[in-house]
Parts: sequence; structure tokens; C-alpha cells
Amino acid sequence: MATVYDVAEKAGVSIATVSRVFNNNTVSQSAREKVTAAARSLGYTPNLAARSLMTKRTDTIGVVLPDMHGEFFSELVRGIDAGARRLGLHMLVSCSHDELNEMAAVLSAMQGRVDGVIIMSPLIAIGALEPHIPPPLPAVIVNGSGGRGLYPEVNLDNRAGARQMMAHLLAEGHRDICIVSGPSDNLDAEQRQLGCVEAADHSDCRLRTLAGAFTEASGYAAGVELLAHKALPDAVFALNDAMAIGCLCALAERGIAVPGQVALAGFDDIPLAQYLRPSLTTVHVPIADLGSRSLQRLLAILRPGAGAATASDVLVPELVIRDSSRRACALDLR
Amino acid sequence: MATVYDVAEKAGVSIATVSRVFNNNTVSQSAREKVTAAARSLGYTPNLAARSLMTKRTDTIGVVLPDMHGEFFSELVRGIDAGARRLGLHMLVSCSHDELNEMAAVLSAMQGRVDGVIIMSPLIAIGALEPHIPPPLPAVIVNGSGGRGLYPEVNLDNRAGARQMMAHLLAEGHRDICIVSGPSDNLDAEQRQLGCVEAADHSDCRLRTLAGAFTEASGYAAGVELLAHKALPDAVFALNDAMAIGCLCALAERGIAVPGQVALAGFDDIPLAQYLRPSLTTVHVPIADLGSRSLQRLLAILRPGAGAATASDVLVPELVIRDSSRRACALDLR
DNA sequence: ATATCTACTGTAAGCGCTTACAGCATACCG
DNA sequence: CGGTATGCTGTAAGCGCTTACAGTAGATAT
Repeated sequence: MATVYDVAEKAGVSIATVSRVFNNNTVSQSAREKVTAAARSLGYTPNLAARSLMTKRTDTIGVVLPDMHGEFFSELVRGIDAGARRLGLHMLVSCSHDELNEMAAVLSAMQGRVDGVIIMSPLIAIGALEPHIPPPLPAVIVNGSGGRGLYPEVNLDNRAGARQMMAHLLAEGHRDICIVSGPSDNLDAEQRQLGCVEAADHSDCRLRTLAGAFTEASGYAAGVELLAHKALPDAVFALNDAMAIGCLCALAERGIAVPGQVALAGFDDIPLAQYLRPSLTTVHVPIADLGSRSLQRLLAILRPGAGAATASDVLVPELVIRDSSRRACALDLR
Repeated sequence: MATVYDVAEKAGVSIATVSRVFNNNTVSQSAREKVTAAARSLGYTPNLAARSLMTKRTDTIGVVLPDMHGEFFSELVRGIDAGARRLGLHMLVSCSHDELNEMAAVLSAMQGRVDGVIIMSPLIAIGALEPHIPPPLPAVIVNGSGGRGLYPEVNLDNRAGARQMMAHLLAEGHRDICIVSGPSDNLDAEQRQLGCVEAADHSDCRLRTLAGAFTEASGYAAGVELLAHKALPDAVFALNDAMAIGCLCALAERGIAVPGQVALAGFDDIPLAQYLRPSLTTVHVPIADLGSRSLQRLLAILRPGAGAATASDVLVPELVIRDSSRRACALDLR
């Protein structure tokens, strides 16, 4: 590989001039031309390790994710990537870490490779994680509440989303509602459930809970269990779309009409929610926004004064009403 | 940040000894203990930029992906990540590159940050891309055929998958089959279509084609168009699951029974394919395997002799027969 | 006793780059 | 015309690390 020395020699200038050309510093037009020509002919690319040894910057940000299937992960990364590329930043991604020790290991391995990290941790309470974030490493927590305020957070208001959905179901006249919960240690699931309970407490509604795990299979199982009971609820609110789909499948297999006999709702608004039969009422989560927002937040730390900090760190999801929750009479007319 | 000098001083040894401790070289037990103690108390972490300046390694691999929604992306990355972590490698990910110039830019920006790259390029013919891969950069192409053999490739046998599905549909007695194609410039789509045509040519089957774009919406549109025709086909084979779902939605809205009046099949076997009503017959694509296989392949270049090269670079997808394609009489009995 | 080997350790030379500093024109001021 | 600001360039130091090489000390062989 060619170095500054090679380019300098070929261009008939000093290495400082070569460096300046590649860092947009003040260089005469003629020198700039000679250097770029020499660099091109030698196939020169600056050695980034050497550069960051000097500059202490890597122009790379780390993204630490839990082990995640499905679209959530891709969307989030897309949201981050879009912003990162515009700013000339790279993205070091690590996933598969539901566990505190693994997370700590990943974080310390990222140390020195990245200028900052975005950490998503729906399973691990941030309070427990914070001590494992190497102190000099700027970090932003996304979608994981419960920190001690040491790091900026970007959160989704899961609770508000769940309350909205409950309000909708109640407005539709449902008074016996069954929620299919998420994994017990998942913070999103916890918040969503909390929102449900809050909404139910302020109403004359009966709320039951069936255990779920955010997977299609667990939603299916919940649906089966539901049918084993004597009385069907008026509505089923699965705390994510994957479970709603599994549940819908179980109900359909047993010939239960949705929303005719039971209304159904999900959470997340995955792209195909609208293509289910019946189309799925759900709560829209702006995942990519969550990603880009957290990047903005991180940037505010890395390059102070560069861009105005965003107004809010809490994204409020939006209720999306489709067929699966409509009253029986309102449907089936087409 | 502490350096080797600080640690060396505190431990009462030379910097060489400190370095050796962190590189698992031959050091006496007592020296090792002194160094680790000093390092811990100073919070020392080796500076990776300096290290790679010496070693010429970054212990990072690049992953260049097209802009992709949905699960495909996450699965692939998961497949790569799993292997990478085990080997202590990091993953620099870049997505959103449907365009040749962008791809070239990303590739050259990765130069020096990674030891090698895995490139996925279903849109851009590899032949066109190859000249843009910086020569010293080891690369593996995944799921993009048409290279000149300059780089190892890991491919999915889309054609065989499509042929299998056609054989199945023919065996079920369907003779008027409509395929919903993918984007015209997508290589996967092209291969799948080719497989269909091949299979049809060897049979007495009538094959029609409707244009699609690998999205739910385009599948829906195709379904609507289908219904505008006088005669429904016996079967619809959407070249990916997302379109199959959209199509199913359109058919269901118009009261067409699937598989009663029309059989339906997809391609990809996304996780929820089995939870649709009817469950979707499709072709299973081992996406994570595609990822881990390509990593193995890259490693065979980076660390010659470390692990045996894998036997094959072509993964054959597997037919998954579910309800959506069964003959009418075989269904609806539960 | 000297010679040879082994096991460890230290010295010092870079890896390729950025940048403070100084130098040297040229242009401008009074 | 001397003095000074201005614009560009070169020299050289050093970022934090790995590693070739040489050196030391003890163990074993002759």
C-alpha cells in the first residue's frame, strides 16, 4: 500500500502537503492537483488506523443490540445508518446479547473502535448496565428505561400507546379484555402492560392476562389457551404484532370470527399488519425514527454545537385502527 | 487514557513486557501478575488504532448490504454476527446501497477499517461491481450471481427452489399457473422466474406472469389485477412471501377461497408464513446460513488453513408445503 | 571449569499519519 | 525602502503500539 511518502515523492512535495490535501487544509491549487494526480496513480488511500492514532477519532459509532429477530432490528439499523452515512460515520454493529456480561464484554471491545455507542437494551435494566459502560465512552440508551440519568435516553412511550389502544377497545364497547403479555423481563412489555392496567383501572372493564413471549408461537399458544376457557373475552390485545398474528391463526383455525366474535389488536404495526385478514388494529411504532433520533442525540455529545439537540426524547406511538377491532356490524359490508 | 508506558512504569517492567502480556506471549508468571494488576488499577485498555497500525489487522469485517426492509436483513446479519463474535471479530455494517456509485463509495471507505468484506448485491450485477472493489480488500459475494470469478461467491439456488415449487404445483394438478414476479433488476427474482419457466417448459402447463416488486403492496396490486381477468388461474406463485401475503389479502377481500378456488405459494418462508390463514406454502431460504457460510468463506481467505473450506457455496432451498397450495378437497376438514 | 541452551526481559525502531513550528516568498503598509 | 501581514510549504516530533534483536541469568551438558 502506498503511503504519504510515496505520494509526496511522486508529486514532488512534502508529506505535510499530502496530508493537508486529504484533510482539506489550505494548499495551493497547483500543489493540490499534483497530489491528487499522484495519489490516484498510486491508488493511495489514507491509512485510517494511523489517522485515528493521531486524531483520536474513529468516525465510527457502535450499535449494541439485543438478539432480535424480525423487522424491528433492521428498521432501527436503517434509521441509524441513514443518518450516519450522511455524516460520514460508520456503524459497528453487535447483536445477540441478552445478557449483562456479554453486553459488558461487547462494550469494552468497542472501546477504542468507536467514538460513541447507541445501546438498545429492552431486557437489561439500564441501571444495572450503566456501570459496565466504559466511562470515557459517550453513549445513548435507546428504548430502555430505568437509567440513573448518566446517559441520555431515547424512549418510546409504550405506556401511552397501550393506553390509547385500551381507550379504543373500550370505546368500541369491549368490557372483557384479555391481554397477551410479553416476556417477563422485557421492559417494553412491562410498560405496555402497565398502560393497559392503568386504562382498565379507570374503567369498568375486566382485564385478564395470558402469558406470551413476543413470538408468533407464543401468540398461537395463547389463542389456544383462550379457547380452552368457557367464555371468550370481547377483545384480545396482544402486546406485539407477532403474537397477534399467532393468536389470529389459532382463532381462525377454531372458526372464531375476528372481529365478529372477538376483537383483536396488536402493537408495533409491522408492515404486513395491514395485509392480514382481517387487517390488524395496532399501535404504530416509528422504529427508524427511534434510530435516527438516538443518533442525533449521540451526535450532540460527539460534536457539541453542531446541530441543535432534539426537542424530545420520548416518541409517542400512534394508534392505527383497522378491521380486526371494529364492531361486528361495522365490517363485512364490502 | 493510560498507555503501555504508564502501565510499564507502575508495574516496574518495560513496555515490551506489557505488550506481551496483552498479546499472550511468553512472560513470566510474576511479571504477568504485576502487569495485569497495574493495568486494572489504571483502567488501561490497549489502543486499537495503534495496534492495527502495527499489525495491519483490524479484526473487523465489513458487511455491505442493499437497502432492505424486513427480516432478510436481520437474519443475514445475525448469521454473520454469530460466527464473528465467536472469532473475536467485529462487524462494520453499511446498508442502503442500491446504486453502484454508492456501493463503490462505501467499499472504498471501508478500506483500512476492515480486514475483508461480505457484499450482498441482489440488484447490481457483480460483474459491474467487481472493478469497484479495492484490489487489496478480500471480499466474498453473497447472493449475487454473475461475477467473473474474481471473488468467491455464496449463493442460494433460487432456480432450483422455484423449480421445486413448480413441480409441487403441477403435482397438485394445477395447469394454469400465474407467477407474480419480482423487480426487474433483482437477480434473485430473475433466477426464480427462470426456474419457473424451465419447469413450465417441461410440462403441459400454462404460465402467465404478473409484475411485482417484492413488496406486500405490489402483491396486493397483482391480486387485484388477477381478479380483473375473466378466468382465475389454478394457482398463483408469488416470488416472495411478502407479495404472497398482499395477494392473499386481495383475494380474501373479494371472497376468493384459497386454496379452494386458487392455490397460492410464496418464496422465502418468513417466520409468520406458517401463521397465515391459510398457512403459506413456500420455499424455505436459510438466510442465517447464507450469512454464516459467507463468513466462513471470507475467513478461509483471511486466515488460510485455519478452518477447512466449506464443501459447497450453493445453498439449496427447501420446499415447505402448507395449506395454501393443497387441493381443495384435502383441506377444510378440521 | 567452560560451553551451550533455555527462558525471559529490555532497547529501540518503526507502523503512517497529523500538526506545531519555523521558514520563505510575495504583497501590502507607511 | 524597511517592516509586517499573508499564504503556502517543509521539517520534525510524536500518537501508542508490536516486535526484531540483543542481552542477562540460570540450568544443563561436556
